[in-house]
Amino acid sequence: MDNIRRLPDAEFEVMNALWDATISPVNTAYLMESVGKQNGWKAPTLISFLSRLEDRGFIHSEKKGKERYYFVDSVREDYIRGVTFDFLSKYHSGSFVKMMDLMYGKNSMSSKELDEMLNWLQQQY
Amino acid sequence: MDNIRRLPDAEFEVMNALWDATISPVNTAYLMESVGKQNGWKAPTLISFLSRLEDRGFIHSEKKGKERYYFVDSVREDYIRGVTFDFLSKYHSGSFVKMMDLMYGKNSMSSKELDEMLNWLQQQY
DNA sequence: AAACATATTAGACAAGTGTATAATATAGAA
DNA sequence: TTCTATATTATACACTTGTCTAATATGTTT
Repeated sequence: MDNIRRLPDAEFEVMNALWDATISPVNTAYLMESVGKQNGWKAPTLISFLSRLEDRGFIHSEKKGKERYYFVDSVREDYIRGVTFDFLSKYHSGSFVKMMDLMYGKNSMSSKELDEMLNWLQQQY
Repeated sequence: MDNIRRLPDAEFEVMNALWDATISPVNTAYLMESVGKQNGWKAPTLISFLSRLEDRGFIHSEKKGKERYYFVDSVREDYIRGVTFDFLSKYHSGSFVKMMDLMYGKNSMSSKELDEMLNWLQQQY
């Protein structure tokens, strides 16, 4: 049923760091700074996630000297679109309206968000 | 970060069968029919999921004779609301508009869905 | 060239998930 | 009461995910 493979949390965090990176390729040290530290990961932990991401085809890497450099081979928007699509069908029969209704049926959305949404909608027409 | 614990797929399917059930409590045989068969599960497989759901506090059960009966202790809407909330913050910075924009930014939503949504929105005001 | 510092690799392990086999309990038939 | 049929329980096992320690490789300094 779930056709898009949702990444495990830790790997998703690493991907986000890669997608956010302003340069490419980036090495392990860079990622250690941008995502490893906050999570309290040891370098091998990070590297292990990276190597799994490589197995999944999200990235590839090259070794230069004693360091390894990582290249992104996937597009964040595509990934998130896929994941969202699956989420929507799994939990809300594929309908945004159903989702919003469940989320905001009784209480209402903040008027700011309502306005934004109305705005968005009007632009879609 | 993920405060609501998302159920594993198989357990979620079982919960859905329980939430969908028209009677309560239901026994294993009933669930075997409504969800086990299609998945090709053997009875112990189903029972194992049920017992994990019980550990998580989603249901409780009572044995009557040689059969066990299951009672639902959780509300589907609450569960889905929680899961959706987390999903939204994890993948779309908590914003519906951002999500819709990502999903339908370029191509547009079907006009049927647009209408539905507009309708929904107007009712929220 | 030897030693050092450091990055990577190999391998391991616990917890969680999907799934089943073998053992046990129990209602009903003989 | 003994036997049979069947539901449940106890276990177990493979894979995935999060995480690490120990081993190895390699650039730099002496």
